[in-house]
Amino acid sequence: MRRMKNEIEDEMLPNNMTESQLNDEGPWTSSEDAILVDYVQKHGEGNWNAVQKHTGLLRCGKSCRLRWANHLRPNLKKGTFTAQEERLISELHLKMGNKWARMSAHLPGRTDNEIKNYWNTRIKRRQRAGLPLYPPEVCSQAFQESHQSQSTGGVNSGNKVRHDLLNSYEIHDAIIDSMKDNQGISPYVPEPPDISDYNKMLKGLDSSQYCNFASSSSPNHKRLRESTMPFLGSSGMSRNVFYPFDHIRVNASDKIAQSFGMQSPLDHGPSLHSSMCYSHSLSNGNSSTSKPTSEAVKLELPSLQYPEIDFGSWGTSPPLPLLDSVDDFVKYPTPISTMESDCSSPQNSGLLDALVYQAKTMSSSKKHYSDEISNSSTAIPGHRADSSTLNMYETEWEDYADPVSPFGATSILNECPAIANANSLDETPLDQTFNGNLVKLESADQVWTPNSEDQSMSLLNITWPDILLDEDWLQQDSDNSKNQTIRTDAMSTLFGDDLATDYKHMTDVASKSSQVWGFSSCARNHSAFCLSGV
DNA sequence: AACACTCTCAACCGCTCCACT
DNA sequence: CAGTGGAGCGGTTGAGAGTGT
Repeated sequence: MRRMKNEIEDEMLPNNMTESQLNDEGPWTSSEDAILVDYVQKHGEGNWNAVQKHTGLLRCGKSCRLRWANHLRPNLKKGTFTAQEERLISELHLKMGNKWARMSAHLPGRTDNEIKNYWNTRIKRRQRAGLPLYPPEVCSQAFQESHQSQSTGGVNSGNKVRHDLLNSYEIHDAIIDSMKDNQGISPYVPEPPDISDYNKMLKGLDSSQYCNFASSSSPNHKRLRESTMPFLGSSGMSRNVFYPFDHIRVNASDKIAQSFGMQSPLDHGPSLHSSMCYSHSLSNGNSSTSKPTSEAVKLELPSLQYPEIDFGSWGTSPPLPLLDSVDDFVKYPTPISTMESDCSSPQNSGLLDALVYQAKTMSSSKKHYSDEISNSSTAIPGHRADSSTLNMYETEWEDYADPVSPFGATSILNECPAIANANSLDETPLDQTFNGNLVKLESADQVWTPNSEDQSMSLLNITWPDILLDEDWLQQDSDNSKNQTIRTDAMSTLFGDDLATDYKHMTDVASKSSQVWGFSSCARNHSAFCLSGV
């Protein structure tokens, strides 16, 4: 279309003027194209800033490079993407995230811009349709590849834990990229508090205020670039640095959200539910939240959002009643407008909103599904035999899950049995060492795997120094300073002093709160969820 | 036919990385 | 080692086309 317009413009040009004199920006004319092509044929690609000097084109080097790369270079493939290409893009996006240039290297003749545009429009389409992004076969393949890379390393030692994680860096990198990317994916980019606020919040957890912090408001509403975020940003950390820190920085910043698990032990249902929602939301990177203002929202989905994949509903899952669409959701007039400022990470922020929203949903629908449960005395099809409270909530979750909802998607229990299993009160003992400290490792065979689908998920339930999260440990005498020191040292070794300190504080709080179960389960679930790459 | 809305995509913008000095 | 400029990348924008009412 633009080309047609350009051609018309060419014809209308005054005879004594060249297009290059008329256009210093905007659409390229065919004459400009010809000049550029001629230049490249003579001088080759590169040195784009010299184009203007040599040809008189009033285009900057950037513009020339872009024009050449996207439209003029030979062997460019135009037209709609083939099914093969679409699948490849899905696979690549699953692995790489929004690395369009890298993806284009795998698609001869396709430009990064083209792929990007395609993906973005596809996202919007699928979001509107309430469908998952990735075909199940693509996801399964990713799972298998991830598992293979993990299984080659072994899980028998702490060092190997690191080694495994590094081995599977590629795919985990995609997760991180996605999580980073998804800071822009969430309906808005949450505002992380500064560290002092964050510490205040942590301290606040020491008291009963923990349940109120969500409504407190931080005066520092700063929108920071990721690189400036103390927990999400680089913090001097390269992406290529020890990978788990990327998760930990999420975990650490999610301590607030963990407080959602620190509710009354008598209220396990919502706790479970919250923690699941929490983990899911985070791992999606699809931090869900409702922006209180009417600002335009930006929606995007991450790569590797395994939990969002509804294996049985690719292309078929209809929009669900509560969250008909993301658009609807983000317009949801949440009353928790100040929460975002208190969250320590974008992911976290989205999580909190999501949890509160979920709580509201749960509250409002409690009667509904309790009626449902009481009415359905028979087992729910497709649910596990030992249908428990957990399953009750699972059912509820499924009822309200939307594959593309900011909360996440279809039942997290269906999609991630590792998480479901992690909710089990059957805890594994401390049995491994990690950097000289006790480490409790979750092995894949401890994961509930009722069917093949779930097996593929459970395989990803890789190791993690659960000593950092283990409730047994937390439940130990909080006065046992030696144990705490070891723990903090382990944290410090792994993640740095700041996080270790935060961790210690949280464990102190947890110990004092007598609500350890919810906390540690939540934390455990999240860590397992994140580290398993699901 | 007119209008509103959505979709597509080319182009731009801001940023980071890297090589060079 | 710091500064600088070029190249490349990812996100965003805006115009035109398409579609629905």
